[in-house]
Amino acid sequence: MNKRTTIKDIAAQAGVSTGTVDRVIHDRGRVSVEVKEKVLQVMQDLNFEPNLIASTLAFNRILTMGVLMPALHSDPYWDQPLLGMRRAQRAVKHYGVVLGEQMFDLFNPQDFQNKALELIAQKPDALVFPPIFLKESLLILDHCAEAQIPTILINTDVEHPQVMSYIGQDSYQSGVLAGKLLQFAMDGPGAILLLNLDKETANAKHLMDKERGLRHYFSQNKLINFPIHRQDVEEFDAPEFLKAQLYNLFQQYKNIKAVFVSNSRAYKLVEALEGHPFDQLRILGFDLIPNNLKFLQMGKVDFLINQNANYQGYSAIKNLTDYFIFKKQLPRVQHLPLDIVVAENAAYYTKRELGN
Amino acid sequence: MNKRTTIKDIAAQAGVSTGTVDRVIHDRGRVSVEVKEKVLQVMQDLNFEPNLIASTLAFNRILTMGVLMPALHSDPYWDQPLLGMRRAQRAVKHYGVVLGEQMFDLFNPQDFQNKALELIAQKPDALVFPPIFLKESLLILDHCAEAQIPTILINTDVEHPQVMSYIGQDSYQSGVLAGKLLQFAMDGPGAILLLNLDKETANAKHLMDKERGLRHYFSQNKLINFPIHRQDVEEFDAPEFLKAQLYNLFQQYKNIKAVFVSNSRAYKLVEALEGHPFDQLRILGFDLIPNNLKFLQMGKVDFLINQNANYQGYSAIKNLTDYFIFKKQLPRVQHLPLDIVVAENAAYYTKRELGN
DNA sequence: TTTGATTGTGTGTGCGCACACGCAGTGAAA
DNA sequence: TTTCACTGCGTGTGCGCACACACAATCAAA
Repeated sequence: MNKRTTIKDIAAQAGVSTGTVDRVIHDRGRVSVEVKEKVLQVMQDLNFEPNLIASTLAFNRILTMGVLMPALHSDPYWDQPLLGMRRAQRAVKHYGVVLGEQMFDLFNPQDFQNKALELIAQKPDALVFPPIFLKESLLILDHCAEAQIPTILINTDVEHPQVMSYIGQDSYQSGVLAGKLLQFAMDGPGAILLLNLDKETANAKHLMDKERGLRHYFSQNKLINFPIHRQDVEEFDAPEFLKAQLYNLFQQYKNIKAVFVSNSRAYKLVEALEGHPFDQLRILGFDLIPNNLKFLQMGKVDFLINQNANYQGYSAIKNLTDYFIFKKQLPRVQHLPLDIVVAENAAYYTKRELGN
Repeated sequence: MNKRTTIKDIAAQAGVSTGTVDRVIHDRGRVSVEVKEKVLQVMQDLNFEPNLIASTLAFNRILTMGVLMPALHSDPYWDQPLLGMRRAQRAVKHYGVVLGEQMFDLFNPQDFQNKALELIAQKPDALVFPPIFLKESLLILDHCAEAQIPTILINTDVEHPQVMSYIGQDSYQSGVLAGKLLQFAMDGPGAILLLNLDKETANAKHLMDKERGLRHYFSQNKLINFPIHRQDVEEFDAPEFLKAQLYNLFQQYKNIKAVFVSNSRAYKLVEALEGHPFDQLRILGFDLIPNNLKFLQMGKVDFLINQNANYQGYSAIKNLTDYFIFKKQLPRVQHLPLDIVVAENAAYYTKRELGN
């Protein structure tokens, strides 16, 4: 095997020293124009690719990636991206990548902001977070811009010049996909209940996008006998209350044949319906969290759309490593696959998604 | 940040030289028992993890991974694993990984064997291939055992002591999954046509596994009004012949409502039915090859099950790198996800699967 | 003209590890 | 006793690159 060309080869061929080649490569200046041209030419000719192994070894620097996430174990969904990030860190620790983690209270915008500023004060080389609270997130991004910290968003996208890359689902398209699946599952026309089990639903852009997608599917395909009734429930943690709400709805709209739960809380719906005769109800939810999977296997939930929460986190750290170590440019938007999960193919995704 | 412990630290702490530490780490002998114990103890205490970057740099060796695949462009399915391997090679080339490719004629067992032996004669550090021809594959594996070449199989598994790892689909389960999806799509009972568009179907274990899985789904769930009629067609490349066969079948079994095409050739079925009134026919096939995707978008194919052909190849090379560079143990069997692909979520998989 | 700052280039060291080599000590065979 | 193989250990070099430093040349300001 013909060994790879090194900066030494370049130097010899160009009639200069390796120091000069180094200066050209890193554009450190202090090189005459003619020599620079010459060196670049030789690099082209010899098809030079720097040895990244040697490079990182010599660089000998620790890359701290700031990570701002909801506190572990406060919500089954939000554990996954963080675990994914830690998994990625283990995979790339040889490059000197470490995580600087800050946890915040999932329901406290002020805490979110405070922890973010603490994190930025530590001057990490990059920052990753889900912009759960829009207003505060924009402020944080301003701070990042000032401190020159490249930032990756996960789960929800936000328009801001400082955002280097967004990694997450395409909410709108996941709604469209849900429409298709529900139609398949429903055996003919009927009403669909769109259930938002979340707080401040009105401010949650991704939930609205999903709704638009769902409605689009049926209108686009001229499926007129599939009315969609939307209901927001903020007290989703109160089973009795939720149950009462649901019974009202089923009274009001007699022909509801399916429920679309717009986030990872489909299991709350199933729990609220426990022991009652809604066997004919088709249920579609999101995300492979343990309770959802349980009901999927029991046949109480028909479909789960996997938003790859774990992989979102994994991907964020991997991408930053590529950016810093391998000098790769990152795409502004990286939509992850919307995996359709049924009982028969759940095992594979579970293994991947819950992969410690 | 407290820097990582190095062999120098170990040496100092144990009161020996780095050379001795090195000998202990690599078990090269020439170390007294007491010193060895001492060094191991210190390594434990200081929680030593070798710097793999420095290690690979100093190791300075080229790892050649022998790759035996069907000739490029002889079949759209078989291009994908090879492209995946090349993609992986690009990702890990910094570790000195190169591919030694050998192509064989997809329909010629003798050529398969010859090319394999050529490849082995070049003494690669590892070998990857799909055991398309069983008898010849066993022979090749014997040769690998003799030459001490660790081997990874993709696409189809074979029992042989020399097989280090199998990466591919779970054929049986993909049949089960297909049953579920067809039932969803069918709007009530009806017959299913199981179509094997392949040569030597009887020897293809994975096709038989799929059939077993499909039948299992319906019997398991006590769905008795879903008879399954199987038909093998070897001359799948002759559209007129295929069409005639199909018309016969539809005559014979009036109530066929869905077709299960057991491999990547669903598009051949659609082409044969072109322009004829089978709009009500539900079709499920495998793999994201361009023609299948085209018909999926047109609504002529309802489901594709993605067997992640590209990722199979990618994964094989990545795994071998992990094995050689990072000293990871590989699991004997790695089943990849069975992605359910419909028109509404195809884009993401296409991007990933056809990823050059 | 002298001084100082700036530019252009080469040399040297170190990143952490792998591996070759050297050298003293030991014990057995000649 | 000499020879020699072998054991147990230390030293030195190189992998390819990043970066600090040295030093001569140049040019402008005093």
